[in-house]
Amino acid sequence: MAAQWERAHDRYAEIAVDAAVGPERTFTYAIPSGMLLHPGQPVLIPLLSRRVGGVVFALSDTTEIQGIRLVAGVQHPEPILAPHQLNLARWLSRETRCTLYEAAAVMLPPDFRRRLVRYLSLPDPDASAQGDDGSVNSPAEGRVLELLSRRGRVPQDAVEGSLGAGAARSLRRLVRAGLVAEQWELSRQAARPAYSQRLRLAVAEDEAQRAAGGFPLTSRRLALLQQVRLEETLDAAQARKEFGADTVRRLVGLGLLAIEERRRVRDPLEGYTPEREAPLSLTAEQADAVGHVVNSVRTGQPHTYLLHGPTGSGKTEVYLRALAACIAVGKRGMLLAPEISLTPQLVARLQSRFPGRVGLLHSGLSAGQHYDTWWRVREGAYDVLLGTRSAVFAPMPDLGLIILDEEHEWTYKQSDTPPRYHARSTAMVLGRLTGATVMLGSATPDLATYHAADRGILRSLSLRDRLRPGPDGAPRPAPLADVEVVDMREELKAGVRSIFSRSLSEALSETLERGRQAILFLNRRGAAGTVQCRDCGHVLHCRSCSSPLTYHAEGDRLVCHQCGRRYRPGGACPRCRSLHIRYLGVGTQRVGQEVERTTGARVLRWDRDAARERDAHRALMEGFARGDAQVLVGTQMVAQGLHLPNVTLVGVVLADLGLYLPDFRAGERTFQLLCQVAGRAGRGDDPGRVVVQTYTPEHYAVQAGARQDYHAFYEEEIALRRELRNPPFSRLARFSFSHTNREYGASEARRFGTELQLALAQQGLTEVEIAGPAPGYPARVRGRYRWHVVLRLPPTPATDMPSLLSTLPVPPTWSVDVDPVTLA
DNA sequence: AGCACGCCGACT
DNA sequence: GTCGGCGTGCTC
Repeated sequence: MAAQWERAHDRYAEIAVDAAVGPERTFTYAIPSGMLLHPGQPVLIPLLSRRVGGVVFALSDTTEIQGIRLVAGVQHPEPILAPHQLNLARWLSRETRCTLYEAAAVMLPPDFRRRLVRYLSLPDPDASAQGDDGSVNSPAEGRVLELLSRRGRVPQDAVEGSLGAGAARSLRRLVRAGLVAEQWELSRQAARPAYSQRLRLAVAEDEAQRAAGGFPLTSRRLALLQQVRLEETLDAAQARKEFGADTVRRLVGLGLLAIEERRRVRDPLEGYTPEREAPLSLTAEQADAVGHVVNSVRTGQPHTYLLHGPTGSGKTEVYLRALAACIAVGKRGMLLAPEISLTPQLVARLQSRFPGRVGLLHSGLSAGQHYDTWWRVREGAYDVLLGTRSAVFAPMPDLGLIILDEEHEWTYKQSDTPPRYHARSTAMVLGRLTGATVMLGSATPDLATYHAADRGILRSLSLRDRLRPGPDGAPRPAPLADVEVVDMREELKAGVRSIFSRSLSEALSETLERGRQAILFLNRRGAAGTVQCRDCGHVLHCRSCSSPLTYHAEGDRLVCHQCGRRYRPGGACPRCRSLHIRYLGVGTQRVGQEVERTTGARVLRWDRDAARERDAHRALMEGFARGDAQVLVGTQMVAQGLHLPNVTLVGVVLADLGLYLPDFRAGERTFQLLCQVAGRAGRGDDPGRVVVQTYTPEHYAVQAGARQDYHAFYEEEIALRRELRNPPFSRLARFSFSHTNREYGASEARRFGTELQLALAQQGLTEVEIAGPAPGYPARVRGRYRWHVVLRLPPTPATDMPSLLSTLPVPPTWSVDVDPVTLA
């Protein structure tokens, strides 16, 4: 470090700027004399007329750039991004086609990205220094002035909100003419450090009476002094509650007590002490898996492993052992999971094995908890970080091991906002950059992951047996649940009109009679719960999306699942004015009501509507585990993370939903869901029973899913993928565009499609296929018409997108998703 | 995210 | 003609 201080300061900085520029692009700024910058440091820089955030990526002594500008200031006194994170950001930017700043921003502290907000007001009358043209010259400008005189100081977007986006132009002229004053303010940071006040004695005990200077020390005051003396320091808020705010104020005023501010750490796991769990004894195959991974961690050879084992085969124990070994050699570990709020058992087991050494990062945390945890991670306060996908960017020092549990889950892919990254490939690159070992775990690996392991690109570790604790505590093989596939076409032929087949009804009542619990699973994707006119067949759609509406009994509303817009039911059919509207299909609500009606059981519903609030997942789960209800009805969510011994029946109400979506991964999804669901039953001593209802029992995904036979599914599916040249035999990149104007959207989509074709032809890239332009599904969301163009490229490793993408003429109005997880 | 510029249709 | 709405390109 010393050498760096002695050498002549670098004069220029390569900075990733918070602006819509191409991938990997930096701008060069001059460093003002006296300012010391380091790579990885966040700064503020001027850009045109604005000031924006940036991150220093490199320093240099020379530049060719004309008209260079000075860095405006630092946003933090030290570098935030470590050198390997700068490289990770470069990779992310290149790979996911986002700006370098967007890539770097995900590695900055939470809530760090600042923007400047413009406030407008009428100028002081006495300071009316007018510009070149002090008169109003359009009605629009008049309206702006009227608004400002009525409302006083107004942020720019509020002006545009009331007067339309066109007001910006009027504003600009009015500001130049001196008729409107503007102020720029940095948007406020929501999360900041928290402090607590502690009381301590300010004078020696025996001096208290003298220091009080004759002031009466009542029993209350003495009691407080006594308490502080006993505990050395006392939380001020608690003392105020207990002894009265006045007592505290008086004693502080007299100089008997002092208040000191202390940094308070908001840790979601604080005070959480699950029962201490001894490491379980390992089976031979578990021990073998641990051995390989631990050896890799010790030698610092950045291997990637795939741990493949069915539900209940003890993958978590392998993770825990590997993490313990990683910590034992002085390194730290990261465990990524699809959704922390759904896996309280995983949190409990980690905290139990590594008490006080577990950091938790996920979207359910409060802003303050997130903020504190992030900084504590950076300080090295945790040996293990448990987090959802974005935790892969947390500043964990001395990383030795990165584990992705349930690696096939698509929540690992960020699809909505850039960077559109996958936590799996990101973890693999992070492993390469830091020398950390990567372990992917799943009962139903992503087809591409398994294919890579099959070809030796990943190292394969497998657990074959499904385990449960034996009488001596040692694990022993458990039988698979008994799975019955029911052909619903046959039920219909036999005159069964219910949503439950005879098998499921009978199994349900038998389970309830025995005092056991059941889970009913319904994949609601598809046309469940649509609302249709009996007379003309018209299906009700959202007015701003082309998405069909779903009836919700709670609040008696029709809800658009795309934009959340709610409608009052009971109107006439918009097409034929008929009043005969009926509710079709099945949602979780309908299933729940049906169970209550036919069995009288208490039902708990678990889906996105029922579990919106923070911590609602855990509350629902614990309630069900306690036996608050006998039947749990839910969507995908119930298929994850449940380990409930009293659940002996799992019913899949309709396995086909989602099977015939226009997506080549529909079969894989159905298989994964069925496997997970089937693995839920029979985890206690009672062999479980699973009933799968379907209209297509012969489908290979349904068949293999019911048997939990990964290899059968894999062979079938991989052949299909090869034949159709779908991933992993190609890589996809999806370009999307949306517009409020139907015609413009369509013509822009056509134009872009043609331009892509031309560019590919010019580069002689005949092996690249273009699909589309095609309308999105649904074709219209929030009033915007959506279009897609999909490129099918030759296969490359998951961490290495062909450079071809950087040569294509993609306008900033089109967004890019490399390796999209859905094609809709 | 702004800001300038250019295109296009409407309106006086 | 010119105004207003909208899309695009540029920013060290």
